Amino acid sequence: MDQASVRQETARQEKDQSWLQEQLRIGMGGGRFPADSWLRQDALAELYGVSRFVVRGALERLSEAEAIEHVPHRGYRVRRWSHQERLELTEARLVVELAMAPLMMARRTESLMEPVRQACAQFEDAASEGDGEAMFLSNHAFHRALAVLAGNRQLADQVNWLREQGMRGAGPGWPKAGGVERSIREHYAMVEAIDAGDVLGLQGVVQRHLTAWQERFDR
Amino acid sequence: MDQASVRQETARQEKDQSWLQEQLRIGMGGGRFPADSWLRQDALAELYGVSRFVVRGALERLSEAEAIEHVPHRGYRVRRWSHQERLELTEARLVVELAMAPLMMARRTESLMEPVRQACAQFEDAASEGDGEAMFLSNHAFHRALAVLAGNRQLADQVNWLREQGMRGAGPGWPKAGGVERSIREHYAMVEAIDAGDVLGLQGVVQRHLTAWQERFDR
DNA sequence: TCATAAATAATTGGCGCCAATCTGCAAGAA
DNA sequence: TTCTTGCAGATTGGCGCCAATTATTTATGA
Repeated sequence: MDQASVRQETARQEKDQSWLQEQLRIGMGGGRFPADSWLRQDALAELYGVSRFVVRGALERLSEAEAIEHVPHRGYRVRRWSHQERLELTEARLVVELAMAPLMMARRTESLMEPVRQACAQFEDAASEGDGEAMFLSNHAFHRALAVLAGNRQLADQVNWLREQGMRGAGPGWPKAGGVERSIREHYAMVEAIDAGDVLGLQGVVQRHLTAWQERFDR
Repeated sequence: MDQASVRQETARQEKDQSWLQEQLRIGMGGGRFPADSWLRQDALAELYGVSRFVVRGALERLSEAEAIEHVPHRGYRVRRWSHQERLELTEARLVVELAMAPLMMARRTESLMEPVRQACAQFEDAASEGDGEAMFLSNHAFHRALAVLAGNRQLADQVNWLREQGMRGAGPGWPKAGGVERSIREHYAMVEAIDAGDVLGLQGVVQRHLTAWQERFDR
């Protein structure tokens, strides 16, 4: 049984609304639901084996989180970000993440660094196997664990939200242009900077990481 | 016909879900629904003259936005923030708003300043009349208009969300201790700093504004 | 052939119903 | 008296149904 099946089996233990919400987020991040595609309620209900009522609730919540948009009497569709909006997302991430760097350095503990190192290695493994969905998950796990270091749940939530928004629809385009190797190297560079207590170094890596990401969309 | 009735009449034109959501937000901010109070579906449906279905949708979305919390088979209740969480909210606002100051200064235009000045005066009027709900609305309008100056919708949304969270349950406690006069003065000080192009001055006022607010909860 | 209009199919929106669950109260035993 | 247990009332959770709206296809006329 491969990783994907295990994940699915574990998750199937409770097929409630929040579970479906997470599945839809993964599906959007992994490329199963591309930007501008319509999310039909019946189709999702059948695909995930839940009732349409549950689907409606999940879609409603996702639209509140601005992950998808709602058009009355038309349905819900995956949101497409304009170039301007992507620039704003990147700028916002830059603002928040650079400000978090000194907090992370001041409040980090070894027990908090554990999941960071783990997710860092998992991302590398997923990349070597070319599993897009696993890359999506482990990449988020890495950045999420990193955000925890700052010891401020509000800031962590903000930056997590910004990242999820900005990475939408990046699934199919990620593996190309050798961007993955660069991401892996930069992840390790972040860990090293934190271990060394180098605030400026961490900020530099973060800035390059985000800038490189943004430039993917300029081409 | 007073202001409140006018607002109500205008809003009643369409009693849909998003309308109810806004009413509930206002109700929570203005003190109608205090922290820890349960929001019963039937009661809200009757109070606002909508069906329970609409109420459910609005509650679901509000809980996604973390304005309220959902306890299965118990219901939805207004979220109470712990002291630690308030500190984190203030710290997060400080981080984002201080970083936005130079952006606001660089991108401000006179047409964008118009609503800022207007809301600033409206807040003063509402305070002089002691109308808590109007103060809540105009204060938010002021800060919202201010956030628009930075020319980044993502950052504006983030800081608006943080402010709304942090000000929950502040309605009844606001008018006391002369905090209102201080808020009015600081609002005008922000406008003046922006007009003068004084970034450091703006950041200073913002910092004092937030610190004073946080200290209200320490006593 | 093309444009327009009517009819049909597909999808979403809203509501009422009933089961599942929790709270509060009352009755009984130690 | 005090704790436990069972019962009644109230509230929420989930689902099926049908109306409202939109998209698609078909029919009609110039």
